[in-house]
Amino acid sequence: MTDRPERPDTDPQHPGTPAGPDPLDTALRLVRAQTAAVKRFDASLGGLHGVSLSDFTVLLHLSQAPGGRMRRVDLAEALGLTASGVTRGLAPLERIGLVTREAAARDARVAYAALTPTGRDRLAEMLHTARQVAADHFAADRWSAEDLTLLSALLTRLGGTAPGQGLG
Amino acid sequence: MTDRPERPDTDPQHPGTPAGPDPLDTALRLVRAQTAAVKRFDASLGGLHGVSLSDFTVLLHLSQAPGGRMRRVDLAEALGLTASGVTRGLAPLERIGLVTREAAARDARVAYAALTPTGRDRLAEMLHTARQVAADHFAADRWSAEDLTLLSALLTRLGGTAPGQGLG
DNA sequence: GCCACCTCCTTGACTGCTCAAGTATATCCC
DNA sequence: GGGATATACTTGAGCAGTCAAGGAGGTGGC
Repeated sequence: MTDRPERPDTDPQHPGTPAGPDPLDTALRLVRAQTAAVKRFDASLGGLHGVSLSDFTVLLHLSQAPGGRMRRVDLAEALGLTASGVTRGLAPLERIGLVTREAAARDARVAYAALTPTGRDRLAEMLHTARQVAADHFAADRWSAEDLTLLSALLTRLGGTAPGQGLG
Repeated sequence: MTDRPERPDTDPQHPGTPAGPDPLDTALRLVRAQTAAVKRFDASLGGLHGVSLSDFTVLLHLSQAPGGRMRRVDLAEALGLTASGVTRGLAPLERIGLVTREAAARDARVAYAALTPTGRDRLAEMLHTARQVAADHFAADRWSAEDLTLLSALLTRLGGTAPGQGLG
């Protein structure tokens, strides 16, 4: 970034004429867009199933892992959280019986987080809701399949790792 | 979402073959991408200037408003926060002298949040840092101007309102 | 076998937001 | 002018995450 080509129309010292694509502006829009999206998911998932979007994301990741379980440290990595964030986030899900704690046979340090049968059932219902919210958010009359594919690709490039693949 | 055209390859009831663009997957990528971006901004802005990205965004919005000041309720609207979020977020900025509270002449209920001269100076420095972070995040070797314009447009369509225009 | 070091996980203290409730002021209608 | 209602803002309680510190268990060198 030290010697990137200076385009005259995005000169920081020259307010009022943002003719080119401004990376900072784009980043701020990203923040805004996510906030709005999260609110919608939280509202629907919370209202219908009593969970937040991040609860849902936890369950989704577990469901995609082999055996429906993951080491907590790997879950943290997958979710983009810290280990302590996972500990705190998992606690209520364990309390309501969607997830259990399982010890590892070969290493007493690790505790798996495992989806319970109830958890799997509830997740299926949540997934239905979440798909509807997402479909609604990217309403077909405003978003073509091409737009969506494009956005997804751009976000993937931006975001580092994927939210899990397959999603089925 | 009730009668959108059903594309067979994204049928929610048909797991395992996500051949089309999946809105839910895209939404989750959005969340991931934002989290990563926010962390980067927070790290740089915090390290160099002692403020968070949301502090910076507050200052930026104020600087773009006529007279460098806004009613707190309008600031909340612009930031996508609640009124109480603004109250809490502004408090530390007032403490360190970047923002002051100003009473409104015609309506004793409203309190403006106004950028101080110091605030404006410090913001200019932060803006420099923020632009670098953004430019770095959208590194030129991976992001063409077209990609950036496209992403910005897609996010704008998604996010409802803009983060402020002009950005200078 | 033991000591140093590393990994996995939890906990306490904090931040930054939320909602619900409360206060103060303005406005409308009679 | 005076009550009902609406608006602007603050405050208390709570939730979701962070970091820093610490406990418990595994691993490698000698």
